[in-house]
Amino acid sequence: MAGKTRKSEQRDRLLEVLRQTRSHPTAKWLFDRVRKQFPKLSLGTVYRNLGILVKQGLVSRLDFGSGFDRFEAATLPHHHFVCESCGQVTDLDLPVDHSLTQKLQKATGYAATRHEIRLYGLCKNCSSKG
Amino acid sequence: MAGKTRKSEQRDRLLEVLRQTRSHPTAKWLFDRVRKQFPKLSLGTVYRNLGILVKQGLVSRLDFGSGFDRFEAATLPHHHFVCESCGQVTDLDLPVDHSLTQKLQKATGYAATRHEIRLYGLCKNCSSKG
DNA sequence: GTTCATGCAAATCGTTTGCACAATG
DNA sequence: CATTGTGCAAACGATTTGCATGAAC
Repeated sequence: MAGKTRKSEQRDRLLEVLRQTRSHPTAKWLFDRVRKQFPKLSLGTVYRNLGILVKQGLVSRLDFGSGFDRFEAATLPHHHFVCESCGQVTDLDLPVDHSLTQKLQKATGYAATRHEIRLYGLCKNCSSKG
Repeated sequence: MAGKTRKSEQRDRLLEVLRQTRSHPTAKWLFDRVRKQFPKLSLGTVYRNLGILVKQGLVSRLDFGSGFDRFEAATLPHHHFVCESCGQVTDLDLPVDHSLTQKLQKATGYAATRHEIRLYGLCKNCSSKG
């Protein structure tokens, strides 16, 4: 039942690609990217491996409602900027104030373990297009 | 092309129900609820009307990745607590510091118009279940 | 050899859309 | 009457899953 996890070239490559990008890619983007090395790769395999990596804590599944999941290699906690026009997500180069979680916890009464700040607006590309 | 919006009993009722609940319901939940008054109501109508209400600014579409959209009647900006076990979303009774948007904007260089803080943890119900 | 991972295709599920008819203005 | 809204069912798209085969251990 426990299910041991075995080595997989595809999963290794998936994690590697995810660690090399900062664009919070979708499963489809990763599929197209990794497929270059594994021409027979299937989307099912990508999803299955992403699930495993998430369960292992090596990858985070992000949800910014554009209809599909986004993924990022687990790193230090950080905040995000979300473009309301194109949906692009960017990491904010902004320190995370961990004590804020405690403060919010006390102020609200909820047993929180972490918090995330999301900034919404238009990215440079979209705002230049009017 | 512009398309005028006409009166619709279904849409009125949808908004009314949405204004009476604080649970950030899904389209299906609203469908089941409103269906009691309109037995022939269809999910398509619910989605279409939710889209109209969102476009009118009367309703917000929320995205907390549990696979489906959630909706809430537009109110003053506020923050959310998200249970990482059951996915329940609760409004935080916490003032929104609007100047923080400006500060974040300056600190990050992004043209932000608003921000949202999300607290993550376990709700009382889930934490009591271990 | 036993069990997990893969590729493929079919299935699932939330959401969207085409169409004929009813309701609005 | 001109156009929008509705119900119904089919279509859609992201994700999941069943199955036979291949890889890991």
